[in-house]
Amino acid sequence: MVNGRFFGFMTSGSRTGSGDHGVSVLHVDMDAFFASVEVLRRPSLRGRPVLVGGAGPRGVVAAASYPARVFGVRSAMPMSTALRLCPEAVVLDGDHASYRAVSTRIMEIFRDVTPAVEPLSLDEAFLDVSSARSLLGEAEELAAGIRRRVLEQEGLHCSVGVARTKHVAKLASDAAKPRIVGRRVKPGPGVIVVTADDEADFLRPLPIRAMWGVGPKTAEKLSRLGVATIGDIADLDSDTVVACLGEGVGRHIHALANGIDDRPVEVDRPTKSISQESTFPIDLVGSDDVNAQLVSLADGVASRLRQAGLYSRTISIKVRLGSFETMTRSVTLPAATAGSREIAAVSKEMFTRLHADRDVLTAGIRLLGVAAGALTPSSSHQLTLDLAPEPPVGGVKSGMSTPSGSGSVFDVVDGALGEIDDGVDDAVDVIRSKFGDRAIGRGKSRVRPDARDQGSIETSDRP
DNA sequence: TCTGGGGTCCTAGGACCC
DNA sequence: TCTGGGGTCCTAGGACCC
Ligand SMILES: [Mg+2]
Repeated sequence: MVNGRFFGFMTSGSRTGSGDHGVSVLHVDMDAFFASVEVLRRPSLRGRPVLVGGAGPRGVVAAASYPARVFGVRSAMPMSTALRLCPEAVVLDGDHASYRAVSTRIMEIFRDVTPAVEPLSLDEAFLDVSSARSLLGEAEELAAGIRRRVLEQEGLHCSVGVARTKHVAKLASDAAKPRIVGRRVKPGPGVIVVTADDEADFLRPLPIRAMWGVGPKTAEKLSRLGVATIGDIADLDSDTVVACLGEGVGRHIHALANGIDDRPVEVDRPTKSISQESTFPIDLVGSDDVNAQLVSLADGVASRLRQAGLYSRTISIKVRLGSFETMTRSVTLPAATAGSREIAAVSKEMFTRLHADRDVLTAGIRLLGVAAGALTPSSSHQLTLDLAPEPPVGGVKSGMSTPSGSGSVFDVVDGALGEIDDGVDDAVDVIRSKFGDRAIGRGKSRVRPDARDQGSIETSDRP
């Protein structure tokens, strides 16, 4: 796989500057991650077709074990289709919390190799090993060592691509994976190293659809140009590709096809948005149902914002009709928020306006979503709380003890917790995100007399 | 076949400012 | 006075990824 001759290929230069072969990017990708975790938890499932995903009428496959893939099942496939292909499959709802726990431990294994780890999802990461010494033998050994440790410690298989750039490393890890050949699973090599000299030979024969960033739409447009392989794209001039795909995508795809990819491995990518959405078993037709769902989605988003210590200034809703037509509406607020009541209120307003415009309830609503964008750390915000328009639900009061029992809920003015729906835990959450840890049990706050009428309070305890 | 949920990035037009 | 242009913010939609 890694033999072959380099032929006059443009490269992105010496970003890595390390190792004779310049391979310093690893892409690690767990094999059938969710399904494999489930097999670990229930060993009787080993060797059997396992599908993780929505078991409801509108579910899709999130992950399929290799024995299931033999039947032609793939992820993102509707569960109903998957079960038609493979009726004996075991279908599991999935347990995100446990996948996250496994993921955290796996990422720690990667960080033992290098601190330069960029997680892409729960089961994938890029590693920059240029400072961990990445001579060819060493990079290959690092990759093999990672696979061994992940298997020994977690009992899970992964595939690793090693290359000079993210894009090639990503495609190499794909190529390292087990494959379905006829009716059988053929184990993959597990690690594939593509040296700088071998990049062209590796990339050129691959179908355009294999590229990271080329989906069905882009592939269709390119095939109208008579393009089938990555090599075909590389041979076009960049302007031709741009004319076909637009400036952004066109330049990018043309560069990738020529092995040019300057994107660095980024360790701390800030969160850009937090969202929650839900597809209903039966389309919603009543505005009471819609409002109740929006409140619950807003609540979930708000609580995750607080947990992450973030505020949002732009709230969006997403509405998918029975016809699958999908619309979004968004508002940018005068001030950022993490309050569930405020997010719910603006979400409901946006829906009401949308319904007035488009009569969406008549079509039936298949999905609703609420998203928070334009995020900023809560520490960067003025510490104010909206006063409640009504008494707090759940009876949260100042002086009440915290869930840990270590102290009392801080000295808050009655009514200031009006945005809290869930009782003490949520209250402490809100308080912590707005006032910091010290506010719990020890902090003091007071109502600024001049702010009382504007409905805000301020702590005396600001950092 | 009948299409999840959680994300990222890009485009394009209009408003507004310089 | 007219015209052009660029930058930024906001909104809606779209493509893609796992
Ligand atoms: Mg995977």
